[in-house]
Amino acid sequence: MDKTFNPHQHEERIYRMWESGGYLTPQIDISKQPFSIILPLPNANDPMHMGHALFTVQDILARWHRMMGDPTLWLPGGDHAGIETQFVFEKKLTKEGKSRFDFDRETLFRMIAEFVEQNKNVNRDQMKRLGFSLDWTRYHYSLEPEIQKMVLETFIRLHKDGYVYRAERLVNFCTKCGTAFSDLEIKHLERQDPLYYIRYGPFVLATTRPETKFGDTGVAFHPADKRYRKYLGKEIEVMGVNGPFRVTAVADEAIDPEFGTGIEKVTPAHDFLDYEIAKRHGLPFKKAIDFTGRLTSVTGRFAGMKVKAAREAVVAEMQKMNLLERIDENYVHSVAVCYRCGTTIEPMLIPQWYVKTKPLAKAAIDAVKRGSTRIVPLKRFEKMYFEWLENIEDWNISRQIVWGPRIPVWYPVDKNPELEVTFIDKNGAKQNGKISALLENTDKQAFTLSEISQGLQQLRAPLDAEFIVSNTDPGGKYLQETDTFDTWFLSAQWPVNTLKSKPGDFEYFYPTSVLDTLWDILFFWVARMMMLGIYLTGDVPFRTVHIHSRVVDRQGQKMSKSKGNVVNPIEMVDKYGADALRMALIYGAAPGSDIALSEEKIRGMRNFANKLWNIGRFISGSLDQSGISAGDFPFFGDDRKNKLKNPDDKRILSEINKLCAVVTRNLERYRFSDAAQDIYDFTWHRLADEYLEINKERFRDSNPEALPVLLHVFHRILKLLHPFMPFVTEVLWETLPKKYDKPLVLSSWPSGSGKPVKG
RNA sequence: GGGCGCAUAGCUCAGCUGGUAGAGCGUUUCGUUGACAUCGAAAAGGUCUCAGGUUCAAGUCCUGAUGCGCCCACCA
Repeated sequence: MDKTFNPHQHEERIYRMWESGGYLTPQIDISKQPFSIILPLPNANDPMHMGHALFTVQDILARWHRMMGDPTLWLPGGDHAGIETQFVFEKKLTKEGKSRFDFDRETLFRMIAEFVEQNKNVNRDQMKRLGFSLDWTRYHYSLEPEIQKMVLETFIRLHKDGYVYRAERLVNFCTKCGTAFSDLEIKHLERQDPLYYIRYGPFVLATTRPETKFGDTGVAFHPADKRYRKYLGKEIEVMGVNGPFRVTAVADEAIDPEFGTGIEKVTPAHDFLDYEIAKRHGLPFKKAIDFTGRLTSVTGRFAGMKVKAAREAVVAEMQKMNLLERIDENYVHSVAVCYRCGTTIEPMLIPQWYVKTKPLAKAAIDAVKRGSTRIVPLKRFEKMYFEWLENIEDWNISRQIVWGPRIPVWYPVDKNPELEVTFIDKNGAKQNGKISALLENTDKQAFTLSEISQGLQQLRAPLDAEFIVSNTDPGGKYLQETDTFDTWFLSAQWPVNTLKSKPGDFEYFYPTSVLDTLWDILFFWVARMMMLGIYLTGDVPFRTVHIHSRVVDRQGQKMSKSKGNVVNPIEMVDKYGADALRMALIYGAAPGSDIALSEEKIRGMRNFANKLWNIGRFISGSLDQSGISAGDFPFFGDDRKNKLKNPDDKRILSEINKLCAVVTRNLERYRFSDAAQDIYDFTWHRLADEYLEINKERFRDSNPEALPVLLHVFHRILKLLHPFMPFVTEVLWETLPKKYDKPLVLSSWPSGSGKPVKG
């Protein structure tokens, strides 16, 4: 044996041994209770970060249950990560001087698919390097045909059951990404912007967005505000930069009389509050901004200008016309921005597909209340969960991107003359217009439906458009919806769909045992998996949700590229080995609080792996000196069970038994850190520093009594430690003599209950 | 605006159902050619944020204050 443990000499070979031996693939056995975990599917193209390294928690659970004899499935997957991936791809296009608008959607999809193919296995290979005992024979990619088919079927079923509907509402729209987002996908930023006090008919009112004035259809004040009460219900004439226009005065509780002058201009098509007010008072909607973030034709000479430029132009014009009273330059407010690219969100009125969530949310709440699913370790996450689901709004599942499963809705062109399409014709020129006009055989130019369909970029159907829902091309004169599903709509069904893709799996492994994740996707993913899981199967997708902590640097700062404090897990594995990194992540991580990770800590755990290695080396050396051949090693427990004379031997045996029980108990309670610390302390300070030092000479005896005890204790430590540090323990296990010739990964768990331990 | 969490040794944190403070790293001193310097032995270092309260007894329970962090909602 080498003087130190060198991870790189062993890791790859050991992992291959586990994988090719089929040890990571469970044998379905109806007489046994299975244990199953679905891996939170990482972006298949993203290199691993520390968050992924924390999948160690799941590996500990999986390895522990496997050793306890439970048929154990840990199912891996990779996510196409719709918006993320398309965003990255578009950045690449930009560098090449192109944009998504240069391609029809099918071509664009194909290009992204090829792009993704190049590093599709990045994440997969890295997870193997960390030793994760995933069953790769059951790997699924979120865009594989089988999964996609099931996602479409879910949509069709939801539609049939009346859970899916189309509505034209104000949505969060990113004009750069060209897509709508759910509320969860936007960020709020504090920003200082000018607050303009403008003369507005008989009023002066404060606004940050004078350029939306063209979309105004009302003014609103608080019902109790005496200053404005006399105007209630009246039509007010307002002088604008394009001449006078009329708005209706309404009273609404939502108006804060303290803000500005206590009166607000109502722009229903471009502001969330105004949208609500307009709905309550029946004010009309008038669109002044289009999907590209430019002003529409209703703005006259400002049409085509981008929002920011338009604001400056409008303000300048207002100044000229003496419509601007003053500007408050110190106004600070929070602005919604795209979580992806940081562009200011433009509230936009578009028809979108929605899922009715109230009834689904109720079932998801009830399931946790009645204990069908348990959220550990902390009650506060349960509270967060309830609160979010209780206040949930209907879920907008349409995204205007191409990288994702396309919504299986088809619009008959004959019955929907108002369908607006953007497409690239056979000569490569971009065309846009109403379908009826484009298909018409006029003198100018006519297009065939198949040409439009092939070159299609985007289709916009009016809210009242006729459509059919079908997972196959209905044939004939139809155009398919160009919106794709929100990525989370797909991942919300992940446990069901992945298990259903192999016969027998769903019946055996569903509901899964544990879902382990970070709290930041509790709403995005966990709550939605609960909703769709229960809807699709009638049972919850997992029995326990375990929330693990976030990895931060040693100053407690969140790791981020901009701060430059990111620790790359693979670099650490290269440097110190997978075991060291894994142990460093688990050791000292209290449930629910952040995990402070530093290179020193990882180094410390590398030292521990080495300590362990050297205990093994000592045993091996003692064995040589004792002159016993490995073949007839007198294992403890074979015939000398109650014959021990030495009090040290007796004591260490009773202590290791106790340790087994304590570790098992801590694993049962998801107290991984405690379990790890107990093993660490015992191994280093009790076994090595005391027992082994004091009895050093006794292990070299040719008629040994102590050596079998030592080996027995060490075997147990290897087992207890294997879920945490799988590589070094497996190598030591294969190096030392043992009773049964089975790899450690399949050996039996020492529960410490006094039951006989085999293997 | 609503809600939540944290505050213990220089640093990162344990301390679960209340019984006179613990670990790792760091620091200091000493030791060690046969398991391991990726080591061993020892030492220094804490009015457990503050103020009240409950209790025979409080880092541990309760109330309040201060500081730091987070989540949700929202800002015309």
